[in-house]
Amino acid sequence: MLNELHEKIYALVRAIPRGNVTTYGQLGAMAGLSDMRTVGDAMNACPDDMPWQRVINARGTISLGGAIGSKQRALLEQEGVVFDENGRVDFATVGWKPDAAWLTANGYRLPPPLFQKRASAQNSQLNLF
DNA sequence: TAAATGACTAACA
DNA sequence: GTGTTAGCCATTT
Repeated sequence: MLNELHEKIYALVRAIPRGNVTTYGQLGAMAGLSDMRTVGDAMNACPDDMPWQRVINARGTISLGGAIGSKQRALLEQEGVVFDENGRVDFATVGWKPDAAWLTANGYRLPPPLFQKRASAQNSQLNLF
């Protein structure tokens, strides 16, 4: 069922440029959610007229297995997204870097310290900013 | 109304 | 690097 949260998430997903990816956590944060699982729920029920394939998990991998997972990967590769041998993408290269002005102008929140913190962490697999 | 479920994440062992 | 735990919240039974 569609509600405002889903609408916000969908709008964000549609704003992701071709060849870029983002994470459930980042989307949720920008939409004002505290729970990333809700983003997954929204994706689960999302219409096919949106680039849902550009949303992956924080590890840089595709969360789904089976046919849907391979389809997602195929779609991304079709856009130029490169997967390493471990099936992960490089956020520094294909990670979506949303424009702060655009976000605020559309009523979204800026990416929280969550990601800045991660970028400076030793495990810096999420070097988004 | 209560319990279970899920395309998640962070923290810790 | 992997495996487990807890938290969180919308949706579905």
